[in-house]
Amino acid sequence: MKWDGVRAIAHCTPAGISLWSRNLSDITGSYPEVVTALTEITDGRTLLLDGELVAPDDRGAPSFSRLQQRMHVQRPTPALIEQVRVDYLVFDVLGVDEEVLFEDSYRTRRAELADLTLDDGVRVRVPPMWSLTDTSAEELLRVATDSGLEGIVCKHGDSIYEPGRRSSAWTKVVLRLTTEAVIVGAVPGNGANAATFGGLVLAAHTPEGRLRCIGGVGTGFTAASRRSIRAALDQVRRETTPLDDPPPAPVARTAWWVEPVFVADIEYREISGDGLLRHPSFRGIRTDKTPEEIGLPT
DNA sequence: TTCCGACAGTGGGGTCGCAAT
DNA sequence: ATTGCGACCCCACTATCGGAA
Repeated sequence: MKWDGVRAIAHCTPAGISLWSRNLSDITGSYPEVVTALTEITDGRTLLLDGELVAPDDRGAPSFSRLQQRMHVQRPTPALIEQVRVDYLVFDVLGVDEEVLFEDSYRTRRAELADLTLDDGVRVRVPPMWSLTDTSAEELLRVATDSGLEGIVCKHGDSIYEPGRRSSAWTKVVLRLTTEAVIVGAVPGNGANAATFGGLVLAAHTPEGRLRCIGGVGTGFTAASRRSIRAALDQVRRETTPLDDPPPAPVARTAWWVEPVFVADIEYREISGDGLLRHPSFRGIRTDKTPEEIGLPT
């Protein structure tokens, strides 16, 4: 299963535990309860672990927005630790004592991980893996959907661990949603996009019929599609925003506006707490829908 | 000759810390 | 005290280039 959190390498030694982010910054200080739990469960063993730090919501599904409240806090208060619980999900072991396991197969490393019995049932857990020979990918994706997870990661059982490399031996399948959105404006672009636009400002109608900003999209375009969209938008420019509710401040500062006549097909991961699209990408312009019938994504 | 992987460049939401206002 | 902005986190995606197939 793919968990929506922060990747973390745990270096466990008799002298102490340290946690490291993807780009090798020391994030130990941000997660004292995880360090405490790892200290107890590793019991002085020297280990190098790979896993994901996650902040489960009330349903137990990892919530990245919750985790963000902890990510940048160097020394969290007990109240914050109580309020935003963080767990460490271990999915790989890269070293035991003096032995480096990079060259061992994933199958071997998982067997080693199971032998270490690191799961304390609370802070540190070793989530189960499934074999695609026993369970179909469709079944696993359904489990991921039902559990509120990001998707699945398929790892080749014979693959070695390749530090710093996005090897094809690990393939993620991310669950994504689609929606339609009304184009209400654009923000200026930089560099190669200076002549067209940076991103499109998107909106949808609330149940009350108010046109509200649901975020922006700045990827998914080709150079040619940027040019043709810019040309189309130039035909329907207007001085004032067509939005009924004020957009986020950075958008309001920089955007230029158009009549709400174009509908975009958008793919995204989820809706953020502020009602904005997270990880949006542009799929195309829809001509079979009118702006009036575009409601908020559910 | 074609294809693939890595990298650079552009864009999104969100949080915190710090400097400017 | 408030605001703006960069640094990190999570990313999606296109364009390009060199080497592998």
